[in-house]
Amino acid sequence: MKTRDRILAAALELFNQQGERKVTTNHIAAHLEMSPGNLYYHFKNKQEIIFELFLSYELYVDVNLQVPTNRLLTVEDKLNYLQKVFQGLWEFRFIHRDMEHLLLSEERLHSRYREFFRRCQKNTEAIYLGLREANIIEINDRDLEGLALNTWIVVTSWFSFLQCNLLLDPNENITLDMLKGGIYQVFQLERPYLSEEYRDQVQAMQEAFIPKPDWL
Amino acid sequence: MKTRDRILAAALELFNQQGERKVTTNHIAAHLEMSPGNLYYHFKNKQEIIFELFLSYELYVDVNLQVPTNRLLTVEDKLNYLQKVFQGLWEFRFIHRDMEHLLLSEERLHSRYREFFRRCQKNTEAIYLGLREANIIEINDRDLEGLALNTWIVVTSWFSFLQCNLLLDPNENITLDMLKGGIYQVFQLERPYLSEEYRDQVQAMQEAFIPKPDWL
DNA sequence: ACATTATTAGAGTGATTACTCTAAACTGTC
DNA sequence: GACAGTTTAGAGTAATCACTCTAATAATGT
Repeated sequence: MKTRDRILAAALELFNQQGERKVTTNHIAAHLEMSPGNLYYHFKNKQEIIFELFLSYELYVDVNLQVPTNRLLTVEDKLNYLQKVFQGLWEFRFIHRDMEHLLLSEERLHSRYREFFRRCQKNTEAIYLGLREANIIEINDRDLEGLALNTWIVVTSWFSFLQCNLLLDPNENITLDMLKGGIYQVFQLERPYLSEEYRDQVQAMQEAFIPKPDWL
Repeated sequence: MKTRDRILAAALELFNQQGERKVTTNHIAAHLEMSPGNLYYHFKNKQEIIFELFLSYELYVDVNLQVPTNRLLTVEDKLNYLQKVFQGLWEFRFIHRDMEHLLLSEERLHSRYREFFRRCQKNTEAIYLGLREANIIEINDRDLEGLALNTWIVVTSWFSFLQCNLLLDPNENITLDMLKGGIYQVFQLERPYLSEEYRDQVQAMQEAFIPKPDWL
C-alpha cells in the first residue's frame, strides 16, 4: 500500500478508536513508525486527512442510499438501507462524534457537509416516498419531511448518545452491536406510519434490534 | 454580585456564545477585567466552573419536568413542557453542544450526567403516561419508551444539528427562534400517537413552530 | 492601630501539538 | 556511475492554554 493510503488508514483507525481530537499527527506518524515530516510530505495538514476521509464516507453513503427506479421498494430494502447506513456510521464513527469541531476547522469541509446533508435528506425522502408508493407506509408530504429530518437526527446522533449515556468506564468502548441498537430507534420513528398489512412483518424485523436491558 | 457568581455568569455567557472549548480561563478573566489568579482563587479549575453551571442546568430541568399529581395533564401542559425545556436548552446551550468533551474531562460530571439522563427519561415517560391517562395520546408501553428516548435524542441534538447544517457563515449565530424550531420536530415525533379528539388542537399548536423555509 | 484573613494582580511555567526545515536516503534514467 | 526527482527522518519551533506562585492590597475584627 502506498504511504499516503497507509496514513489515511491509520488515521481512520485511530480517529475511530480515540476520537479525532485526541489523535495528534505525531501520534499517527508514530503508529506507522514514520516521521512527522513524512506525514506532512503527503498531507498539507491534519484537516486534509480528515477531508479525504470524509469524502470516502460521503461516497459510501451516497452509493448506499440510491432508490431503484425499475421496481417498487420492499420491506427488505428498508432494512437493508438501515444496515448499510449503520455500517457506514460504524466505519467512520469519528465523523459524527465531533462534527462541529471538524467543520469549524475548515470551510471547505463545512460547505461540502451541508450539501451532503441536503442530499441525504433528499435521498431519505425519496426512500420514504418509495415505501409509500409500495403501500408500506401511509404518510402525507409534510409528515414525510419531518420524519426524514428526525431520522437524520437520530442516526447521526446515536453514536454520541451512546458515548455520553451508556459507557460507565471511560476505557470501555462502543461496539458495533451497541451501535446497531440505533436501528431499533429508527424503526420506532417509522412504525406509526406503517400500513396495516405490513405492520407485523416490519415489527418482527425491529425485534431483532431490541436493545439489551443492561444498556439502558 | 459576588466575584464567584460573576465568574460563573461570564463563563456561561462566553461558553454559550463561542462554545466551551474556544473559551479559555484567561479569556473569562479578561472579560471580567480580572486576573487569572483571581479566577483560580475562586475555582480550582475550569472543570469546576463547568460542573457548577451543569448543576444549575440540571436543577432547571428537574424542576420543569415535574408531573402534577393532583390533576390530569392537558395539551397546554404538553406545550409548556416543551417551551421550558427549550428555554433551558437555550440558556445553557454550550452544554449539549460538546457533551462528550465535557464528560471526558471529569468523571464526577460524567456519572452525574448519566443519572440526570435517566431521571429525564423517567420524567419524560411520566409525562407521556400522564398524556395517555388524559386520553391525549394512545400508545403502548414499549412504544412509549422508544418515543421518550427519541424525544431525548432530538432535543439534546437539536442545537448541534443547527450548528452543523444551518449556519452558512461561521460568524453567524444560532438564535432562540431557530432553536425553537426543534419544538416542531418533537411534536412531529408525538403526532402519530395523538388520539382523534386532540389531533386538530395539537396540530394547531405545532403550526406555530413550523420552520421557516429559508432555514432548511 | 494592629493583626489576621480574604481577595486580587500579573508574570510566568510546563505541557501539548500542529507544523517546518534541512539534510539524508532512496529510486529511476541515461 | 552521475544526476534528478521523490521520499523519508527527526530535531526543532511557535503558539496555545490550563494553571501556579509570590506578593500586594482590601476587608474585618479587636
